[in-house]
Amino acid sequence: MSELKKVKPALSKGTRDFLPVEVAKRNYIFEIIKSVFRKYGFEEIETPAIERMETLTGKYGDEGDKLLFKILNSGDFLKDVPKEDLAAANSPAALKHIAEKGLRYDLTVPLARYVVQHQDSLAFPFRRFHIGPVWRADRPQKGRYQEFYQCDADVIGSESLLNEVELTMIYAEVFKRLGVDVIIRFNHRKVIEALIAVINKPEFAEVIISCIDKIDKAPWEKIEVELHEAGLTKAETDAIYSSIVSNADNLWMDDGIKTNPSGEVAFNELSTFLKAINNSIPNLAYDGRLVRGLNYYTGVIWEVVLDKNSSANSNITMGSLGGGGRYDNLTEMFGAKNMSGVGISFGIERIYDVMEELNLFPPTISQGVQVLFVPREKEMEAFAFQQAQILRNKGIGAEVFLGNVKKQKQFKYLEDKKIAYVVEVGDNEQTSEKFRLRNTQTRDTQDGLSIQDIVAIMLQ
RNA sequence: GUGGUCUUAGCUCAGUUGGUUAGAGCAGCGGUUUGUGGUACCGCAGGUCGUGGGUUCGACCCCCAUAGGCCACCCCA
Repeated sequence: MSELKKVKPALSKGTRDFLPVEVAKRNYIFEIIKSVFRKYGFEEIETPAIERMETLTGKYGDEGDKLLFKILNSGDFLKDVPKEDLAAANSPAALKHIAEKGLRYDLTVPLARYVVQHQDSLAFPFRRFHIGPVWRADRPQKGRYQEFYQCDADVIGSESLLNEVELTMIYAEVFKRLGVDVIIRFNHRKVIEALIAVINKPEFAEVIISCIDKIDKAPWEKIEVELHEAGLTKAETDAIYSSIVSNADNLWMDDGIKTNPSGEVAFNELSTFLKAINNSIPNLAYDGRLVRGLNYYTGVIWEVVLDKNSSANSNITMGSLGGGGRYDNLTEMFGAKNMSGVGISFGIERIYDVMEELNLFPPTISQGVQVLFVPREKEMEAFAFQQAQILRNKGIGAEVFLGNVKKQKQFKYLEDKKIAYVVEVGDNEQTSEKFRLRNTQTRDTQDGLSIQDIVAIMLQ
């Protein structure tokens, strides 16, 4: 042991440890989300952190492939690399020989693989939710990590728009229960398709979508420049501006778009969607500027943002707290027939930050026990332990402080762990079996209690 | 991937134009006091100043490289 080199304790870039109190708060969020998911019939699944590179590559574009974490093959990993690739230091060509596995980049591609692979044992329409870490070799920033959690719910194999309605209701209920005031923005991807068709520039679809996605963050003048540089004329950018930027709240009533075949589909679907919701969700708002950057969406799309009109949120800037949409081609990449899917995602890292900022976590969130017994001397530990055991047998969380008997240490422990009650055990207590119960917060004390009295008080 | 900025004890930070043994608070450890307490006081320990080079008689301080944090892009959650 003494020969082990001592190293500074440090985390790998872009990763975090969680303190007990942080885990408790994260679990609080997870539990609320899970309970709502379950109420709507979604079942939890798990998939491995590790997937075959074959499964992962080519699904996220060139940028995405670069951000995949690769796992070096075991053993002599250079053995199978062609000599010419090694000699030329051709990393991309050598990659498939040295890394057959990688860490999952999101939960959606694993879902597609999962659904195709387990078609025979799943009940369709398949409603699942999945909460777990994913990994991206991105450059870290505040709120952006190399390891972070995603929290998704999807319905696979049903085209009914009532799925969209239910998912919207899930969003509304979760954020209401968390106490975060949000606006659920929605749009339809075919509105954008119609717009692109109207200005007749299908080859620019990607850049147009990407630019509309930036409207919230950058001034229109800057976006216009980017569109011009991509090759669009002034007339075309003007058309985009008049339809989308200046008319975002009722774009879907725009005649040009509405009479286009794609626009007509969007209009009909959104009408059905809104009719089913029947004004039951007050914080739902149409926004024609919403497109979602990901290119696999084909139908209704959502994004959840803080409600700027809520006084609580006035001092906070935060990107979207969730997003989702319908996609038609999820399973195609794995050679299965197309199954339509629709899903939502909660940005739990951001939700955590917002709730921390707004002080929305309940004070009772601590996972600590209710009662701490502090032995006055080492000799009383065994007796204190017996008392704690009596509480535990009644289902009451109790702990005996088994460290240093110095009271500074004992009371510091009590405060650090935010334990509600303290009972000191000294000679008097041991002989009389009567205790003083002290409330840590109010410092109220009750004297002469038997252990059964304490049980009764705790169970009130 | 591009650019900017920062890094001194476990944590938060001082540290004079480059000059002898790099400091404080908190946290940790030990002690004194206190039978009803969470206090106060005393002491101890903890640092190759992110890492590796360079300039200099001499570097926490200047230069270069590199790692990590943060910020703005790209992209995204």
